[in-house]
Amino acid sequence: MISTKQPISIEQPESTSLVAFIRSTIPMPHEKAQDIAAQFQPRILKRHEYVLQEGNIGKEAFFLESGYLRAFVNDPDGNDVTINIFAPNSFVNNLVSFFRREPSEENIQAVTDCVVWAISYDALQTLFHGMPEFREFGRMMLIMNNLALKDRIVSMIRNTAEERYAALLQSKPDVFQHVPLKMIASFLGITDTSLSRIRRDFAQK
Amino acid sequence: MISTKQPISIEQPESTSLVAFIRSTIPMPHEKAQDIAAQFQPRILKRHEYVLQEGNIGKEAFFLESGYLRAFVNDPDGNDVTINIFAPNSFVNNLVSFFRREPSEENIQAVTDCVVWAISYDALQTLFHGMPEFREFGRMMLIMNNLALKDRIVSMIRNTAEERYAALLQSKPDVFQHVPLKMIASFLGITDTSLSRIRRDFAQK
DNA sequence: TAATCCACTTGTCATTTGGCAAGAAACTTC
DNA sequence: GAAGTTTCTTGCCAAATGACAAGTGGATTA
Repeated sequence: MISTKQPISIEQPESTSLVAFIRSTIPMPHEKAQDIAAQFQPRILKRHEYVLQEGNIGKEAFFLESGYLRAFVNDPDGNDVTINIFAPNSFVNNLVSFFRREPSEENIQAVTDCVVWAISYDALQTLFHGMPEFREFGRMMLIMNNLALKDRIVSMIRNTAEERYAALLQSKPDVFQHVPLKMIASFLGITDTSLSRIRRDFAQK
Repeated sequence: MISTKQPISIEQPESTSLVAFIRSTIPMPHEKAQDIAAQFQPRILKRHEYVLQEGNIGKEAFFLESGYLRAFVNDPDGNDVTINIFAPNSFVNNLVSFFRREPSEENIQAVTDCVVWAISYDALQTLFHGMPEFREFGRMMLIMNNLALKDRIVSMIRNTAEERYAALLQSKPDVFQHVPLKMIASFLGITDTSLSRIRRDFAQK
């Protein structure tokens, strides 16, 4: 029997990939992870749609279920610099802007149509205060991000552009099927021209 | 009269620069910051001394009061790659190893004699659990680190070596008086040879 | 279907950077 | 204080990368 005081139970969609992602980040009971995932709302992004524009403060954080996003900044010469490419099963956010509540210097935009799960800043704060596991999850996001950035810096210092290309090709081959090479080149720290030559030479080996 | 049950009150040294650092990171009453700072122990590091060696798990976190440290990794060719240079008034730590309790891939070593304030992992956990302000402080350390790493990546992608040199010279001129150019070159992502030429050309302008 | 736009490639040439080796100067160590 | 080590500089040349311009092909649109 349905209570008249409660809203009618709405079928709440749920992302199994988000639950799996949460549990792989911080081990916790399945139900706990489901409670967390239930705070996320599904959304479809069209290609070229922004989830964050520079100058704004991030209102939501996202889990990317399918599709590709990129983060980029505009440099003084009018070129844009791709600073990150997000593949499915990633947590997408400008953590600095989001947690410090300050205007973002970067943009985050859908490269392809995407399915994401969004959580508002307020809902996230509620989770932070009420659920220690989630606090850990947030901290782990920051730490993993840190690790990834540091690895990238080491790679920029000590590897050639070709080595960085080969590494990306191995770790995320799917990216090359969905993200324009121009953006990948920028992400790797080279021009699209150089990437094109690297690909040619690389294929001959 | 001195109690026989309590340890004799020992004069606890205190770092005013640490207190100032904490309060500039997270605004809080002076006394609160002093309570936090009181958990840190002063230590003198001799040049070349390690505070973290690869393969080990960080046991302590540090606030650097005076002197210079660097973080570096060894690459397969036997060269070392400087991934960070710490100047006075910095928080020094491999956050990833420290918070995840996993072996560090990087080394942290004194470049000059240093005065640091150390806090053990256990003391830090106690602070985390007992003092919400400190939880914020820890999170802010991660966020600021994130920001710095991202800025560096953008700089590696879009600036020339000479521009990166000029930026460092302006933001941290003191580093050039205390840290060997070889390490600075590695930090900037170039060889010491190239840095030497950049400095020569730069001086002529 | 024609026009347009965009992504990608290629050619040419200049610039930047690296690899290697040698030498000067400063610092360590015995 | 002599010998050895490290740091920094410089010369020479090769390799990597960028800037600019042109061209191809595919996708989109009118």
